[in-house]
Amino acid sequence: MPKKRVLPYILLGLINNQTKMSGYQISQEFNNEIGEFWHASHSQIYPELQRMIDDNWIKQDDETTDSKSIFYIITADGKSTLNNWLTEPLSAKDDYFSLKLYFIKDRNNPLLKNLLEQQLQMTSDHYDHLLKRKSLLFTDESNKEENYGHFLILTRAIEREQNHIKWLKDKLD
Amino acid sequence: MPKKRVLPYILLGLINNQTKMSGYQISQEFNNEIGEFWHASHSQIYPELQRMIDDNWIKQDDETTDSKSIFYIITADGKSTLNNWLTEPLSAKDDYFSLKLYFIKDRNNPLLKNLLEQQLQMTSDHYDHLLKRKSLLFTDESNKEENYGHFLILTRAIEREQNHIKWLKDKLD
DNA sequence: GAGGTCATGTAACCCGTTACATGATTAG
DNA sequence: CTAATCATGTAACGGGTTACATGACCTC
Repeated sequence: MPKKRVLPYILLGLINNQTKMSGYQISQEFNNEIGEFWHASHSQIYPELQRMIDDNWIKQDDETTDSKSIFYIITADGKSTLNNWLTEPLSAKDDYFSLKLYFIKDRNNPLLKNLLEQQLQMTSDHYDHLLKRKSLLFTDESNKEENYGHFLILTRAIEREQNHIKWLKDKLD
Repeated sequence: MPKKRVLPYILLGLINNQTKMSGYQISQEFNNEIGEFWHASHSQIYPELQRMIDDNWIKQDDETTDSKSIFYIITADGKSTLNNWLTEPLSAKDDYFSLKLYFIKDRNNPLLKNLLEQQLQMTSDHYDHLLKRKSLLFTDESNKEENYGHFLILTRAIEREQNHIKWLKDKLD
């Protein structure tokens, strides 16, 4: 099966977050926090918006046709499509945790806790895996000295996951 | 200018780390720690190895032609090519820090300190940027409540960078 | 009025993926 | 003996990038 496209969901999420957005605004958004986790250039965005119009996920905002920008708003179809995507379980590869989180506006949205718990599970599993790798590869000093770079990124990865777990647990309260 | 290819450097680095490697072994390597930061499928690896032979960066290891695998070893040209790449300054986009670190075997390689310092600089800058974003976007409680997901990933990003800085400073001793 | 940003669009290209293929060896 | 893994290779496809292009508006 071909890899699932995520760009449309991201555009849906962005438009939904801001109520209405133009293609240009969307492309600018990738310079902000969302840009930490995803990027799309304008040459992708404009054709994608057209396709989403065709699919009836978004529509042009008629109230602002005077402006030089074209604004889009999400439709009911679009809202449910976005929600379906947000509800899909996270997968270990292609990590959409932060991306999905970004599209949850309401603190009390049950999806929030759901996402945090899923991510905690995955991060914990990965953390355990890394610990096993470390004890497997770096038993004595010599292994460490002879592949110091490898040793460093492994210990770094472990600390990173540890810190992530701590954060996730903290936020789950 | 077209985006610079990194796959050949990664293959060089992997072969250099292990002295000699087969295409299959390389593809398996991406299941390990290096897979945290890069992936390549075998359909990329085999043609790339051929190109690297043509460029005289690697050569077939004649001593193990009996085996069913084809082993490659790095040439003098390849070593200097790899070293040139490792010496290139890091760029903020396409972050090759961990990747390059992985290819430094010797603890006393001066490149190590160099990389850590560069990364510390970049991470600190980014950290400052995120703090500014936070104070810009989330001045009062209401902003935070109305875009809670955004708030969460921003605070998460800040803590992540903070943790990274701590680690980098720690290792720089 | 010249240069920069706003704003949208199309076209060519490339990297990486999935799929297609083949043969040898190993394990149950 | 059949299925899985080892091992290498080619081909088609697609998503994302850079480059090409155009016009409006704004600022110095």
